Amino acid sequence: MSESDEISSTEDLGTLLKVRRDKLNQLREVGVDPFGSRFETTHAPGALRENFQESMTVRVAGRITALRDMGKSQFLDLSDLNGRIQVFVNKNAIGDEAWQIMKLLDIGDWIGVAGETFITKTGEPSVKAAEVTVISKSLRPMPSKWHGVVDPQIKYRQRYLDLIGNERSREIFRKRSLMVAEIRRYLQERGFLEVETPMLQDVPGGAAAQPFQTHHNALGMDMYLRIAPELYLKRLLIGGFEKVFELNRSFRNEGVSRRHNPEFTMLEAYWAYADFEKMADLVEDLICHLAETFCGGLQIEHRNSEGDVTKVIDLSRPWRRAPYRELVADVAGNDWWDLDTKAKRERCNQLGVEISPEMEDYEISQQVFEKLVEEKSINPIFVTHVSKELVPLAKTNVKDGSIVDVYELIINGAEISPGYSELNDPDVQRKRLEEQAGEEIQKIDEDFLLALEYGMPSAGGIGIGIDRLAMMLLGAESIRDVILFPQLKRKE
RNA sequence: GGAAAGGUAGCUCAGAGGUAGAGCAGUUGGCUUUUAACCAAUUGGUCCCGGGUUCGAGCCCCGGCCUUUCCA
Repeated sequence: MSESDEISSTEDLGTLLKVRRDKLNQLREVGVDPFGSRFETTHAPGALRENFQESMTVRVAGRITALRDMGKSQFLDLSDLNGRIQVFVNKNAIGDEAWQIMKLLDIGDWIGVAGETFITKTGEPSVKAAEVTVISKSLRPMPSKWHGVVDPQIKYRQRYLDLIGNERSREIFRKRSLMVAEIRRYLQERGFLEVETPMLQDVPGGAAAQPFQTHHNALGMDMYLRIAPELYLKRLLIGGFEKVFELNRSFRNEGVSRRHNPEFTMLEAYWAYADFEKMADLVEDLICHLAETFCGGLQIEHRNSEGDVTKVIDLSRPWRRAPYRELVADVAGNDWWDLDTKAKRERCNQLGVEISPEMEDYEISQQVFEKLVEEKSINPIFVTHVSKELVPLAKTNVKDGSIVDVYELIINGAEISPGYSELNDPDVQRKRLEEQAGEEIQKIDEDFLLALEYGMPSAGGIGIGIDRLAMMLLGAESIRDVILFPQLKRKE
């Protein structure tokens, strides 16, 4: 492979890039491949420091994240995702040729080190290098060594720099990954099968949201990215998959905010013969299990950038369960549900809840709920039995036909998880979807309604917003801090 | 879509109409147990972009781009 020495993007950074390019060329001149390949390791930097023993012969690889040059010896920090190990390099020990190579290394370069472990006189676990292998030369300067990257644009557009520079970000994404793995394990252990259903859908269903539209050329048809996997997972219930789940990416073509990314990760699970209350038990147990495993307990502390605790979420069980109407009445007056639409509007003015003129009666109540209940609920609460209009895919309550057998789990002022007793009557389902479709101009998924006519077992279903769950458990204030590559506007 | 705040060296940030600044990073020299290494010297700028006001604009005005927060 031949490589060009002329890289146009080196012009703008001037000297800093030129210096590193010069070192790159010097490495080649002394016969060192600046972009090496395989390097066998015996230990990883973080793990080695964690389980340190003296006088071991080790081979470690990692990125140089600090370099303290003492003249005829150097200390450098070799880092991986989980931590760092100090490497001590002595001119006499490695010889003149290798020492010359050491002088061509920078913070940011990847190297492999073979040597023996020892503890310095200041007590730092270290590796005394006998041999150093260049694994990859870094041609651009690293972020500030103790501020890391602060600029949100760089943080999100060049996440790798954020990960290199910010311990906190590494921690969030490492834990998020482990949490998702644990969710899988938890469900599989309880007999749930993980499945994959279409992201490209003919009729986007399972939620009320604007879809992204696309087009299939060969089939000559417009298609949509899914807004939820729900209707396909229910088809699997019909097919006899009694416990299923999908950890899915879904897409909603709506606003972008602190709590919304156009693509987001969701868990959906369905459990035949269960109902929404059994699903609430499951979700409560799962989230507490995650908190105990990854957050050291059920008291979740959120901290600001100075490290002061700004919020404590108490996940102690049992979590409160209360009907929607009771919660709204608590904040809007015991007579709320007896008021007509006009009186509700006046009450909203008194309460300082902004509503728009075109809102229907149930939407006004929903607005009160969102502003005065949801946003103010930090500790978990299962809000049960919401108005029928809000949830067209759940069973109507037997005693009160205006509400449905569902919960909405609120934690940290945001909806984390909905759970339903799933509607399995095909005729009622058709009617409810038609009522909703009338308002939102949505297509009815006829294929789903056909499937329902073959018989869907009674079932409980849940969704869990994984991004919001991660925010809550890991103390992130923005969804962008728990999504590796959040959506941003194109630059220029 | 609307409102507010922000965009200055590679990074983090000062700069309140009068010569463009600091710390870190980089470079050079010194130093063989340092860890935000230290000591000395030093390089580095399209002040987001485009107009305007002014003798003079990083700063004031107008328009645009991007980011953040709040609202819809």
